[in-house]
Amino acid sequence: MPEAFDQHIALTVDVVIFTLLDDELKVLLIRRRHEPFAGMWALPGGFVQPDESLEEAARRVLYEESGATDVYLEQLYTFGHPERDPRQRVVTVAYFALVSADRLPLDVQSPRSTERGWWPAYEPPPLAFDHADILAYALQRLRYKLEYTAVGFQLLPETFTLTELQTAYETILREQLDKRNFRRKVLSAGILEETDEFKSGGHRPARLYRFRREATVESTARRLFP
Amino acid sequence: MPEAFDQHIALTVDVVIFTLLDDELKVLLIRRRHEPFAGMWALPGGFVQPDESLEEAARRVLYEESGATDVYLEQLYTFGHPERDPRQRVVTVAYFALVSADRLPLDVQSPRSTERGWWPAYEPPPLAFDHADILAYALQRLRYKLEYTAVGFQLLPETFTLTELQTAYETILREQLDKRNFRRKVLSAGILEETDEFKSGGHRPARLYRFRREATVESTARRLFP
DNA sequence: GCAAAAGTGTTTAAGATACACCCATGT
DNA sequence: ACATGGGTGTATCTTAAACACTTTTGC
Repeated sequence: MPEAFDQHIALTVDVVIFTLLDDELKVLLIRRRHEPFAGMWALPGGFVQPDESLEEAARRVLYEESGATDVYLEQLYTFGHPERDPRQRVVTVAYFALVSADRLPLDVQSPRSTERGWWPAYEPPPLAFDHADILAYALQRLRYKLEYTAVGFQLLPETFTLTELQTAYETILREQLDKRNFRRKVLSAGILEETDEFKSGGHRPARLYRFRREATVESTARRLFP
Repeated sequence: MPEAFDQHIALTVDVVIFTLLDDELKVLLIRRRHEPFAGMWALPGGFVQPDESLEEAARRVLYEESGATDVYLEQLYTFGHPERDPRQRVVTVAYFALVSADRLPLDVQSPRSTERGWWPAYEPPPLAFDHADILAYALQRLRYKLEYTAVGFQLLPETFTLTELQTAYETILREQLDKRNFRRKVLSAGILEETDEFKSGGHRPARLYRFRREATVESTARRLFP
């Protein structure tokens, strides 16, 4: 890192906030009030303040826009094409967050205003800046992580049934999974613990499970080489 | 992304440049001439210029410091702790590069000066700033990628023997691999093509192989869930 | 002819996949 | 009693892992 003065590049964070609502994977979008791209939808974001770390900035934006705290948040990628903002050079560090719907304030779950809303993550409206690229990348990363880690629990409430968990996976991966294989695999992975409670709405009550926090299941990707 | 002016955060790129020399995984380090950390070793880096993308900045640093072009380069992570540079707020986008030794100019392969050198990646000297964290993270990512992609070829010359390839993997992963299993797996993956040439130095000549560029082998990680 | 690295198959174990019926409850 | 989602086991196939000897060349 040579010595020189910086060249006045602005630095922001943008946060792709995912949740499950109505059996669909949703992403939180904010309508832009100012040019450029006024009236278009965009990812929540903000400038990094001088005294906060990048993750602190992302958590701040996450809280300001969704009200959620203590949720899963991961740095995604840094986007820095010189023309990505027509006004000035802006480099953005993108994060993605997974929030279970029950941790969202009610007015965020179903926003009344037309200035903010949960959009189907796979069918977003046209987005400002390069936010469509950022969202596409976040979706790819989410699918990828889902396949080899236990991160899917972050989108469910504290306790959940196995069917709810499976449905969450199916929703995000957009494919059907076999019930018996799913249950066997998720149970033998040792990342869940039974509770004594059952969820009884409608028909046969289903056992509720809880994610075991101590289980670090980064799992075992299949090696390409021996 | 709300409207506001940026707060004068400097933006740099740092590049972790790996190569294989003397059957060891090496990383290129530069000795710092100025405070802070004058005299200590650091990763090559530089400020992002107003008109260049992040990757262009990384390739520029890569070329300036190693002379290498057209090599594997991937964005690693963005480090932005407020105190990581004692002078001012500096956020750095870290990249890592894989360079085969034969693509390095001779004076870079064996630098005469004491201002620059190839250090064992797993036993680096004390590093300036948070560069030890960056290097550790790059090593982790390299090992990880090696296990499920074909990226290891990037560290070898245009053609190579299977033993050379296996040795490269063993060097980076720091574990022994079974010769028969390794060969079967790498050959059945369809990412290599035979050449008609043999490498004959010493004993029985070994067939030379070439990486098939068209083979996109991001491979098939084993799913945690069905 | 011998030292040194190249090259080659098989057996066993583990894990993935495909598949169909009974159970407990609310109405 | 029936409709609905909850819950369970097995057989087969694919893939990973362990393992030792023959071949070809240079000296």
